[in-house]
Amino acid sequence: MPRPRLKRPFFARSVHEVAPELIGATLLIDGVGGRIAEVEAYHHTDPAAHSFRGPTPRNAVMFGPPGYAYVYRSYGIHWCLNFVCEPEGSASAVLIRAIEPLEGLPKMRRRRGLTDERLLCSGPGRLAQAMGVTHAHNGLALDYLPFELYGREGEPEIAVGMRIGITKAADLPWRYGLAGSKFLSKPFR
DNA sequence: TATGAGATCAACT
DNA sequence: GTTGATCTCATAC
Repeated sequence: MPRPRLKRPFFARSVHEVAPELIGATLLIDGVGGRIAEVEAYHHTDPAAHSFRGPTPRNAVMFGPPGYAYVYRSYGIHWCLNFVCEPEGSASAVLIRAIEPLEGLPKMRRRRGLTDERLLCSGPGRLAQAMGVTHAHNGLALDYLPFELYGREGEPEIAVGMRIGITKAADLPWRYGLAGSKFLSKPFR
């Protein structure tokens, strides 16, 4: 995979710039992962963002510098992986929602207890389970192991839509995906 | 295909 | 005590 590795300055921009550029990029954790197929942007002025109401022990990482992983527990059982960005210095992040599995398939299948490739990483909770993401990854830098992040090649066709699974500000079109990919958590309209 | 419950934790009212 | 950036399994059309 001879592509430029994404460094922390890549994330020192608005989520609205970073999120679409992450589509098609390659994410590996301990050598396991694939191509990012779907993300959502969460802006600190956005009522749906965890950081909207200010810092708490859980979301503290979001208020730190860009280029770090923010991992939180969702609905008590799932882990969700975010990349912290920096619009005006605070508390925005990109939620990684789906990945096209390319590396470490056996490991992902074992962790998920599934063989169907399409169900391995198509959703934030699934992806975290398949890639072994836990609270242990919260606050880790994205340009050091176990993370490996490589920029995309060319300009993939990006689909834009409304975000999923939220009630506040649900109409904002801040969901980005690889157009036509089979690995989306839900198709775009 | 479509809806519904359950799992289970942190933040909020 | 309720809700949520979710997923899976069960039961009902």
